[in-house]
Amino acid sequence: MKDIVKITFPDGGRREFAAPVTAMGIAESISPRLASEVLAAKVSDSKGERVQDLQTPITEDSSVRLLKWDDDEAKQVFWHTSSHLLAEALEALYPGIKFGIGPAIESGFYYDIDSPVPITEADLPKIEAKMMELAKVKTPLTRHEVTREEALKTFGEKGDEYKVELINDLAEGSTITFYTNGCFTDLCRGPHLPDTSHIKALKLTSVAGAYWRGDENRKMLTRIYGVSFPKKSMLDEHLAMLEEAKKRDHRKLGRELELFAFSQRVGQGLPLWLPKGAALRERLEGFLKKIQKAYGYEQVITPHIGLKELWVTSGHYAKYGKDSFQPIHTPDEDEEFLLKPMNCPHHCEIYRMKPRSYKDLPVRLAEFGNVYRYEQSGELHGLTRVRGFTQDDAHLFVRPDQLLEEFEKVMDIVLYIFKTLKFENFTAQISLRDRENHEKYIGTDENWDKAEAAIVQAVKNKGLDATVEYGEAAFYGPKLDFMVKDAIGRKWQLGTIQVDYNLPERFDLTYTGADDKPHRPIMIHRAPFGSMERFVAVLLEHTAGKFPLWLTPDQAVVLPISEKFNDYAQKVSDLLNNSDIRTITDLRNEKIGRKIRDNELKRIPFMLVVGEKEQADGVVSVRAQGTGEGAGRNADGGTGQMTPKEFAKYVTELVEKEVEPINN
RNA sequence: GCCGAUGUAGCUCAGUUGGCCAGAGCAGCUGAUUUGUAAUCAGCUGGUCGGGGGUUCGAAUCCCUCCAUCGGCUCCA
Repeated sequence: MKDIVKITFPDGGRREFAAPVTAMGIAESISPRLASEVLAAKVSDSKGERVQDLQTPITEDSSVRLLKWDDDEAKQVFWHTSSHLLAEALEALYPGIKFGIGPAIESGFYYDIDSPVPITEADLPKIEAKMMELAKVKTPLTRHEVTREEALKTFGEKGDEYKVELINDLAEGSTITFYTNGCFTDLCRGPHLPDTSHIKALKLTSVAGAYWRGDENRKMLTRIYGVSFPKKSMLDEHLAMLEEAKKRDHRKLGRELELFAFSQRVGQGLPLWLPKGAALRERLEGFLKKIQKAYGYEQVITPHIGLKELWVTSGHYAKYGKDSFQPIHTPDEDEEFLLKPMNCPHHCEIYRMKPRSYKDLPVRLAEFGNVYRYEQSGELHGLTRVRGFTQDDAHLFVRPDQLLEEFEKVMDIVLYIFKTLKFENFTAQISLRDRENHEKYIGTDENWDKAEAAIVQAVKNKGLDATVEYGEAAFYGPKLDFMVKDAIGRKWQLGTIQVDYNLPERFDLTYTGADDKPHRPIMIHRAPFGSMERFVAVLLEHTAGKFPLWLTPDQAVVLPISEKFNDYAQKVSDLLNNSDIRTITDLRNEKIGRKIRDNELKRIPFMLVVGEKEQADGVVSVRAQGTGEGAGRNADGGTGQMTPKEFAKYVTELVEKEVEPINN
């Protein structure tokens, strides 16, 4: 062992310490304040980079980054320790309780437990109090390595079959570590905070059922969710933020703004688009159609149902038939139709309508197709997860030599849409096959390899930052998905691009090559919005509080909130279209039969999109003037912050700008 | 589908351990008011208390069941 270790800091500075030194020791040597704030350390040495405990000795030359609350990795450590604190409290309160797993999550932590007595939300305050009591004691978390036998013995004697199962599943020869805080000892890889006193504020947010190891055939454990902070004020802020986010919930906004509704009588998960919502949707569809036209897509229209035979051919019947909506029978014997869960088979049939030459490809067929999927009742969620929805679907039939280029062009469309709508915080995910188990996928390994390689290459060429997930691919091909978060941080998949070698095979799609021989095209499925429903939902949550998106230039000059104001609205419209009035103040000074009262103005929400005007260069500009409730209700309804000028600019950009491929 | 919670007027909610014909604010309707940005005044309408069944002299309140919604899990073609 060396006597001296050289430590390199993120700023490039270097210092030497007597070995062994701990990260905490390093922090203390810099400043007491730092020592009190540091939560964990990121250490990089000959064994690689890792986040570790502050007390772990550093015995060789290393790069060290001291992690404080602002680092996401420190938050993860903080919340992981909080879950151990939760477990300690539970063990004290509920003797005989058994534990599953208790990790940190993106925003907080949870612990899965199997309790002898049921735990409900009513019990949470009691548990919180116990946790705070234990946290104040400043219990250290101590780490020790144990052998497999010791580990099994410990949890075997305790009767905790879940931990025993976890230990048995650990790879042979791997180091097994325990962490102990107070009377609670857990199988855990760490790292952890030095002690629990850093946890100054916490809230247990909910209890929920969760299957052991995520398997619905196994026992359902109770999951307790919570979140914790190093300062009380941070917890208050966090809770206030959640309250704010609730106001942007698309389900609330959809009702208040009369965009969409659900009816028990129609059925769950079947959205009804109201006039204003339909207007918004049409605007978005028009926007995409225009882009697609520029990219050489052709619109098609296909029916909502198809013969069972169609789905047998596509393979969907074998895969999903029994879990889907039941077939529709006609008076004709043995005739069965299925609601379409996707549009691809219909589009394949369109491709087959005539012989295709290699010169015809790529063929790009687009459709706003209504599809129906029997989602489990508990999974339905507002507009983001429904049973009947509209995909902004298209299928590209391409030659192998065109695959990469076409894939990249589809990426351009998706990125263009996100950019235009100011979706900045999206993430991209490449979904590939499960590395071990290839059985659940249809198609040959060779084709899969080619398709996966093409996606990875396209993402690389576009310089897109994407994560790779194994086992997340669709059963018929790998895909690239784009996810955006909703108001409270739940991730939703929007755009998707999927490569498919399978359907062309099943439908025996061909084109004649330059060699005068038949060849198999490759199919690309893509939906940049994903579905109109989910996209509108996320768009609403993103834009609420900023501007009145649902008001479109050609929809009306004024949208009255009730019939009562139609008359005024019309007069205002006429006046604005035939005069130089540009501002609300101008308007107030005008006579419209009689002077418009403020109360009336206020009741005409988000009014005065003045109309479209075609300029000399052919660009249509939108003149707009915002007022009414939207301007004053940001504290409550969360609508109407953008100034009229900004709004006009926004709408113009959105709907009228020439579509160009973007480069990035 | 599973675990837990919820369901009272268009919306947000109040209804104490079961007890008078079920309440409020906002919205709506009628009338008055003509006023420079969080809400002008008065009056009125509106609910088989999610549906069904049961217990009881009596149920919005207790029990059963179905439906829907919310938070998760699983699933997401």
